[in-house]
Amino acid sequence: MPELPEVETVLRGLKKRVLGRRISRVEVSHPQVIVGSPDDFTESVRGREIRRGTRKGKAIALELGPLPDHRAQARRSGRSGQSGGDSDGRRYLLVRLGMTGQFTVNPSGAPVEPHTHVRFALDDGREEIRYRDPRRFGRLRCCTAEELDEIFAELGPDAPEISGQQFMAALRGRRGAIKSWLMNQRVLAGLGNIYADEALFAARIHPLASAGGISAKAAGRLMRAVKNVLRRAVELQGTSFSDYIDIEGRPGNFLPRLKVYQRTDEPCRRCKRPIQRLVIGGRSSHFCPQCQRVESRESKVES
DNA sequence: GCAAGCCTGACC
DNA sequence: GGTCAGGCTTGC
Repeated sequence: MPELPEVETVLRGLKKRVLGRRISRVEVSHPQVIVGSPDDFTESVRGREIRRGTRKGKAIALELGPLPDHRAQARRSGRSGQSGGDSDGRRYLLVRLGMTGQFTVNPSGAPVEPHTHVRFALDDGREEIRYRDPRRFGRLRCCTAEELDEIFAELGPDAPEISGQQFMAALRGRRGAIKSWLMNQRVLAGLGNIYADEALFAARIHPLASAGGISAKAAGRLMRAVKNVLRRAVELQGTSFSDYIDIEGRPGNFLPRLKVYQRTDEPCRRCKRPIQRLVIGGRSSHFCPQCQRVESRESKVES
């Protein structure tokens, strides 16, 4: 399941392999994974050079340079206006991997795996980027700088970057479960089910604890736990639970480090009591009932 | 039947 | 506006 560490790993791989290369051909074999018209998508992306790669939360944006002169004359009046947004002809290839989305770079002749929905030929066409997604929850779209800004503005701060103040302010007044809060991308971008469960275990907070009700102390622990678990998972190139692989087709190495996720009935690594499973906000949550308690007497974030 | 991210819509 | 349920999707 691609969450921030997996997405970061894919992005790093893409930066290594495709920056500076031109997308010479686009083939969409399953239009459902494209936001908007697949023909528009193909036309907008084809012929552009991949210039930069960025990320916010679980969303990847590849910056595409302007179309070559023969396809569209981008306005060139020197470099006066610096970031003219749309006017300089830049576009962004925005990617959300959803649940089972995979990006790989392959020789064009390599056998095409089932559920490969989009192929981007690079340069002379000897290699291509493939987007594969058995469950088709992922989405690709081509957008302008302005559209990308709007989409990124909907997301909360990228989890590794959030400040203590932002974290506290975002918790204030929230009545729902802390587990759901951690997974709310508008509040904090990057966590999914795996790392939300792991961070709560590390911070010793019960997943059902009310977000706005946790103490300042617990909130501090939680923020540190979130950043820690993400940093370690990035170092190990993510977690491969079912489908996740990186750009070279390699799985992540964080799986053996999981403390609670999908370990229902297995002994807690801290106290040996069995890990429990609970459905919160329609998602399964794994926690240790001994190590993770709803707080009793620490002071609240705000009252 | 369960897993999941993300979007939509219902409800307060 | 927050909060939650439902739907999408397919392999195990």
